[in-house]
Amino acid sequence: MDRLEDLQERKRYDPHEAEARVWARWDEAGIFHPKPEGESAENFSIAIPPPNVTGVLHMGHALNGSLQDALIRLNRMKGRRSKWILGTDHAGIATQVKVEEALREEGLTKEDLGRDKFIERVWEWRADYGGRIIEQYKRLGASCDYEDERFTMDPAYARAVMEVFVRLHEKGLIYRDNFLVNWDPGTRSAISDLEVEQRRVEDVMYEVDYPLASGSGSLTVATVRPETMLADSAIAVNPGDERYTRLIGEHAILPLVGRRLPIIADEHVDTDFGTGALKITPGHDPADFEIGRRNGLTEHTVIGEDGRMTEEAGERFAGLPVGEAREAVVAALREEGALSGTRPYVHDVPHSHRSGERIEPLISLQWFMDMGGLSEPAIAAAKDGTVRFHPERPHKQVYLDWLENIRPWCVSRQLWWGHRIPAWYRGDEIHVGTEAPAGDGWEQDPDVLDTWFSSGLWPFATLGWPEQTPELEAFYATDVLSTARDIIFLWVARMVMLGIEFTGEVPFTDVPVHSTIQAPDGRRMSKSLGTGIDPLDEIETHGADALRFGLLAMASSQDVRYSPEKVAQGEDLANKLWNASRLVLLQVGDARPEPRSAAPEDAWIVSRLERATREINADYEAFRLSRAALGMYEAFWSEVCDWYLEMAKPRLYENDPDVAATLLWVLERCLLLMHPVMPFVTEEVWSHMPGAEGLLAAARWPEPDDSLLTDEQPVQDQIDAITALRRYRNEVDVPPRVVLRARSDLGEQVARLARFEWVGDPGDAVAQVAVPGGVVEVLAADEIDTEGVERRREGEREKLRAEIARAQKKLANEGFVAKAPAEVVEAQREKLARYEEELARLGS
RNA sequence: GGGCGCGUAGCUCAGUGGGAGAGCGCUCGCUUCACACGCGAGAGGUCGGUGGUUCGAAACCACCCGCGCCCA
Repeated sequence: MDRLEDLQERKRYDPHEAEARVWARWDEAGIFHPKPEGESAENFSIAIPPPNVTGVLHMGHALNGSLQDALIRLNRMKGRRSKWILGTDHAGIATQVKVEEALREEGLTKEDLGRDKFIERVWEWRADYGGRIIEQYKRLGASCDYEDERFTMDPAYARAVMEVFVRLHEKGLIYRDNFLVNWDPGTRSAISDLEVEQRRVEDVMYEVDYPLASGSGSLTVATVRPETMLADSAIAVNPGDERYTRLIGEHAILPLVGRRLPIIADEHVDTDFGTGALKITPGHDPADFEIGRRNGLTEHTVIGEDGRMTEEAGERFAGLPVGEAREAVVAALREEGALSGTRPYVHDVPHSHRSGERIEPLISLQWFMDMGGLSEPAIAAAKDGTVRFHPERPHKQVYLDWLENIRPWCVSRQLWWGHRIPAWYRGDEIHVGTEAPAGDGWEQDPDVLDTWFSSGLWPFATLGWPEQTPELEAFYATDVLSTARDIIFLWVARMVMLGIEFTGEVPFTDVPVHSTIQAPDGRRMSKSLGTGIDPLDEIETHGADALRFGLLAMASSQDVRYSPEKVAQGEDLANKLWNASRLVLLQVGDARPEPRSAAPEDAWIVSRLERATREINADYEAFRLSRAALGMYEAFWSEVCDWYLEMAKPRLYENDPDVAATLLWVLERCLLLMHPVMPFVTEEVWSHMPGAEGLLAAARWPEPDDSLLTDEQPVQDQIDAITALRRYRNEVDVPPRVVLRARSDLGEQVARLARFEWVGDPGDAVAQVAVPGGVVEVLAADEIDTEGVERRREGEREKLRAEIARAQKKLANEGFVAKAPAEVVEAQREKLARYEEELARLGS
């Protein structure tokens, strides 16, 4: 038979060969594309956090993909219509930068092409390269709905984005304003707070004397940005700072410029910072901007969007890049004798996450989204458990803290690639709407929306919203959003806010937050550091199942270092499963799986696997996927392979029908349990089962069945006896080929696996080996190293005495006997009795 | 400055109140008819430190030391 010959030949599992074939079968079956059939608890959906269309699969994707796929496959096997919503986001800045780079090689700029032609080029680029990451998810085995792929720039998706913008504008939650933004000189665009990262920088703190207008002395201020003093509007001191109270209401003269600056009082001034007198530059510093708006100060702007000094900086400095302007200002201050001191100063400075350049805070006319009103339902949803984080601590609190201190979101970007803001201007008129206004002379806003604005709609815009599509009815709200910690604000919080606002429902109920995988040396995994490990390389060399198992096994809740050993463990597991399956399938003929109890070990393994199934269920329900993966490993390797297969072999080779049926049931149960984590090898084995039909991916996950549970102790005692006897053999240096003789009533199973032979009369017992419920008396044999015997005997006694002493001490403690639960005390008593008996039998 | 997390075997990590665990590595023995990506046995840990709560603490509390992250 083909099926069996194939098994016979393949002594090692080759993932590379099998995975392509298995994928093709899944693809052909179309089981990853569920038809929407109305709203029902039988629907299960996950929206993938959309990868960046320019991206390639990295370890974070691979881990999150493995997690989501395990959940999707589990639920699909539980019979639910399971949809994993797939797609990419348009990654405004990243994509635009890539295409601009390509243009530069042709000696062109985007301005040379013009906006429309440039956008065409971006779409072409996307057609050529945008599908890469999707193909990579397939290599991982991710069972996404590939027939229904979404892109945030799809026309339908874009309509949803416009709709949201317009509705929020109508509610007054989106508005246009002059406001201090994070200006990224690298990309020449405003960016949001969340795209800014703090970096430690060694700077210089300058102390500058500002003469008082009254002529009676001067005030010294400290600053790391002397070039911004040209835009100073005031000097602020803390109202409680006695050094300066008499000066409040006076004026100082701005050096180099000569402007009169009011000396004002503001609670936010830190009396310990610098000299306690703070120069206030509302146009170029976020804290100063706040103080300026509170006190009605003038907002001067001396730095432009090009990163150079403006006309307002004065002709001496205008046109200089900021860095040079700083040196020029310091030189000028020195000439004037206004510089009273400098010292090194290390501090955190905002940088663009996009370009890496230092953020230039600038006042700019931008579109903002007021998040305050939207945040309240999102806060309530987490507080009342409508949205649950796993693990809850600390992520729930991080989410709440951010939402409770939320600030307006700058949503406009000075880019060409993205959703163009649906606002039109004609003179002083502004029109916001999904369509251009009628009439001539209207110009659409040139800016586009932050990419995250559109990804915030992902869980419902992918399903067709605002249309009431069958997909939306069936699969929204989604069930799970799986993500890394650093994306809680960018995605989770915004999706919850926008989901509630536009659908009246939270977009998902469970948010598993997974580890960040670091490089094996503990550094960040990053391409630029050279610390990245490419998941595709790992799949190529070890197999997708191995990588999936490894990632799930290593990823508990905290951040972890990438562990190649865990991937190797997964690879070994796949091979072990393949070979255990060969042993069973080559021997059982056309038997059908059925859990029988013809022998004690049959009932034992059935019960063990039933218990393992329950534990794995509980782990999945609590989103402890690491434990689920390791639990399945343990059940299969340490119980099925190490014990049951060995116990079952004699009957298997005798073609015993009971053991054949039970073995098939055991194998089937293992395949089911392992499939969500290791889909390829399990599917491959499944296809070799006798009478195999259909796909394992579409098979049913086992329901709990109490009738399978039995008392496991008798077989556990056998196992403990075998282990004790093997230990004895090793300690007295008896090689495996020698069968030792001994007197015992432990039965043939124990004798065979421990390589002993039971005889009636002990004759000259050379040793006693303590086993559960008795002692095995071993006969003398030439191979027994007598020195080892004595060493072993004494070691054994030593251990027993220690355990006895320990139990006696506990039981002698009145507090323990009086206060500990009765069963705990009883267990101690039993333990003491057992060990005392064993010690007695060994002869003290 | 505020907040959070981590410190358990040589390495990477599980273990949320009752006899210290896994994988890898190491030692010894096995080509035993599924698998040497294997089988059997073993060595290895003052559970960061100090104090407290408790009959009982790796686990709970306080403080300290060390490492890391987030927010301002």
